[in-house]
Amino acid sequence: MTQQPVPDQRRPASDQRRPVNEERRPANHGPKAAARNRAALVVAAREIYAEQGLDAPLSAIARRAGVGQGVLYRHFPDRAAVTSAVLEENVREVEQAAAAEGASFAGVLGVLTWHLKESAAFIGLLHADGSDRRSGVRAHALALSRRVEGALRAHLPDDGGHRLAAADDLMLAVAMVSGAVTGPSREERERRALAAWRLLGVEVGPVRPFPG
Amino acid sequence: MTQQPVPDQRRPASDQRRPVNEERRPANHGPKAAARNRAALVVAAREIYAEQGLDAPLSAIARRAGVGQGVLYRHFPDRAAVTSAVLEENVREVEQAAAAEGASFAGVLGVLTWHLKESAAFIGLLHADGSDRRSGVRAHALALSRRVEGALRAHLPDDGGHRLAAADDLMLAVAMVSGAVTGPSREERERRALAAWRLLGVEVGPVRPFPG
Amino acid sequence: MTQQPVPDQRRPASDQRRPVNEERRPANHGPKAAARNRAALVVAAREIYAEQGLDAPLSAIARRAGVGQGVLYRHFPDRAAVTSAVLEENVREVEQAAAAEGASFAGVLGVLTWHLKESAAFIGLLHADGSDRRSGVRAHALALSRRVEGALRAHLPDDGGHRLAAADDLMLAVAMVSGAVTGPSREERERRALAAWRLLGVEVGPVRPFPG
Amino acid sequence: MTQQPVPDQRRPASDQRRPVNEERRPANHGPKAAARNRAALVVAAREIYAEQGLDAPLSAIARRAGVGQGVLYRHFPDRAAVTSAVLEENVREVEQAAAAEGASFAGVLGVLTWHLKESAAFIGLLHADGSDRRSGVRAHALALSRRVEGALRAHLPDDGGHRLAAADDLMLAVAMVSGAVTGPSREERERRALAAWRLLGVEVGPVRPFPG
DNA sequence: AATGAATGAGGATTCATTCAT
DNA sequence: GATGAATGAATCCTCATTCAT
Repeated sequence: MTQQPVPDQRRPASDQRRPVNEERRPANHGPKAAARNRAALVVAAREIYAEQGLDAPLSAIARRAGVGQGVLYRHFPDRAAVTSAVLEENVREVEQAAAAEGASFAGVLGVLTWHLKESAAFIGLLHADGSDRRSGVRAHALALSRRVEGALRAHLPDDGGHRLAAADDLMLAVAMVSGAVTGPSREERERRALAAWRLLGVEVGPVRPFPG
Repeated sequence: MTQQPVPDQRRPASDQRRPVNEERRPANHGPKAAARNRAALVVAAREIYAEQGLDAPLSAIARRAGVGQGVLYRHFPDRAAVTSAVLEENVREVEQAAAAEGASFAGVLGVLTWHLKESAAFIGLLHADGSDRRSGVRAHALALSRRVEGALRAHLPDDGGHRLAAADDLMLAVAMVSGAVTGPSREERERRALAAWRLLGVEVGPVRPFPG
Repeated sequence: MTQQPVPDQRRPASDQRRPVNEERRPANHGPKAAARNRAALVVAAREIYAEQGLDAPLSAIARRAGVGQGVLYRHFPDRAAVTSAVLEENVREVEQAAAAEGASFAGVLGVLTWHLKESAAFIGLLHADGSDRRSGVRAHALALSRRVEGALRAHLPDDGGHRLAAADDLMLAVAMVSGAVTGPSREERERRALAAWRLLGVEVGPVRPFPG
Repeated sequence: MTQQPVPDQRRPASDQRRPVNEERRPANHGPKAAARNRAALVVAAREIYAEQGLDAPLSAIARRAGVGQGVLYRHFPDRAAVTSAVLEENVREVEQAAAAEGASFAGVLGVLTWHLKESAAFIGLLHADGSDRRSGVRAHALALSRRVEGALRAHLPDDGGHRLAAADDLMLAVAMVSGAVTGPSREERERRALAAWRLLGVEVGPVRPFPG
């Protein structure tokens, strides 16, 4: 949830190619550290993705997380798993917003929009589609997309009178807004997302992360 | 400390990178083939991009076009130039549709939508944005995007009463539809694009390429 | 205009550059081998430079050292670093000779001359110059050249009466001798170097490596 | 004879990768142009070598000369031949200086020194040596070197009293001065060359090209 | 005789993935 | 369980050399 706009250079110059380690051999902190490492990797992946784009070297993620490459592979079999873990967090917050006391359709949309604004990786997710033949991220992405749909639909006025009540229109609209925010800087993304929802005639609550 | 003499020129003078097999040297069809090769490269690039994504190896494009790698580099200094050449064709057809006798807003939108359906690369173009800092493709993409905007705006009812009359709404809508079609198969894309325009309350003419 | 869908991530997620042959994976000798590899690379670089010249392919150096290309890049970010590492050894020996008990100007010159005879790469170093704008090797080379100068000057008779006492004459003379030995075979180089020092009227001790 | 100091970038940015030629098809000026082309190539080679170094692309030389690549190959079978042709000019001027009315040893040395200052390529020549195993430029270079020696020796005071009278000392001294000027900028080269001759105790006439 | 497009080998460099320690 | 060195396939790009026109 803490994502910066994606700068255009692929490699940020810093912390690349560390000098060959001479002596240091970091302590093995035992099984307790495993969970901590996994979490650190997800945070690092979010940052690195934001800074360098979705095809940043996995080694950069491990380095940022302060762990060896092997640890990354222990927790995530491949890049898709890393990416899914990052997206999982976004989706979970949207679900939590939907499950919260007094949640409304507009409110959940606000949280969703916030994530769209924050996370370049998340944007792509919502473009996922069952007809996509490629495995990997996409397979997960479809499942995640369904969960977002569930969270939203739970609050869709059930009289069928809503503009997005039709079966496919809900996620189509989300994909459209997602398309609207693809490309620009984060600041611009919020403006565009709101303009897009407005063009769709949909009311959106305050754009903010979930636990307010 | 066991070193033999070394001359001071950089390259050992003769025998500098000579082809190993002196045999088979595919026919050189002379300068006349240059234009044909360039065209073949653009076609190949469109196909390869579609099949393998926007970062398919340039060598795959050259191979598909039936030319050596060098030819690709002769015609296009970098990947951005290749991509631009592909997009250029799409844009030109939209412009031609707009310039044609009896063109209408809905008609041009139909042609645009057809290209959106056909060309995955074209989809990305419409996400281009002035605030995008990426050079290369994006720089061209912005210019191309402007041309699409011009083609559309030329037919926008000028009484200001149109739903997309506001300054930014036109290309925002295009970006939204573009987002709606990102991901799925080509067949699905047409359905989605039409549904998206419908959600935006915009009428679209027949989805078809330009010269009918 | 004949394009299939394309997902928006850069790399198709999974199966990203996977090795083709799953077999034969040469033993990984663990981090302990790192230092050994680095040393092997320096030795290999010295040999390859001597045999093939200063722009021999880096891959040849890696091959000679018996390591993969990646290892070379791990230890040395670029060609300049490789070359510097090679030269560093020569310079260090000259410095040690200068620091040794009972060192004399003629004695250090003898060691220097031995390195000039042995190492074609070292010869080039001494042509480095502050006015040289080339970055990379040259930047290091200048520093290394200064170290050689320091080693020699430490033993230059300080009454100012020496023929090379003038500020620039010392390294100019070294460059001249270096020029004299550029080109011929190693055997010839020693003869030339001594003749060159003689022409300069400078006495040289036994031509030999440092630790005798 | 008009050489500038070698800049450090390999590719000067300008006139690289010209846009693909569309229509133009330069006239064939017949056999008369052949000699003119050859001369233009030598001039171009000298310039390009000076600007980009001795391993500049041959295509750059052809381009600078305003001819096609094929013409370069018609006149020179390989890079060595091009380089030799460039050096040939330098040597010829030294020979002419030696053959001129009233020539003196110091005078010829002055002309030689001027060429050393001007031409980075020429500097390398004088490092050539019979023991060099490599063919190509070096083969020619040895012959050229002999011609320079002849030109100088013709004016060496024949009473054997000269410091460089011994068989090998003459060209050894030239190689030494050549070594002294390797590296720095052209301005610096003249200063160094003169300082080097001074260290050798040899008097040098005015540093200038031959036909004054 | 000239042109310059085309070929394609080869070198530089990166990074996913494995594995000895 | 963790480390990070090593591997090497794959991609980019350059340029010597040929040859149809």
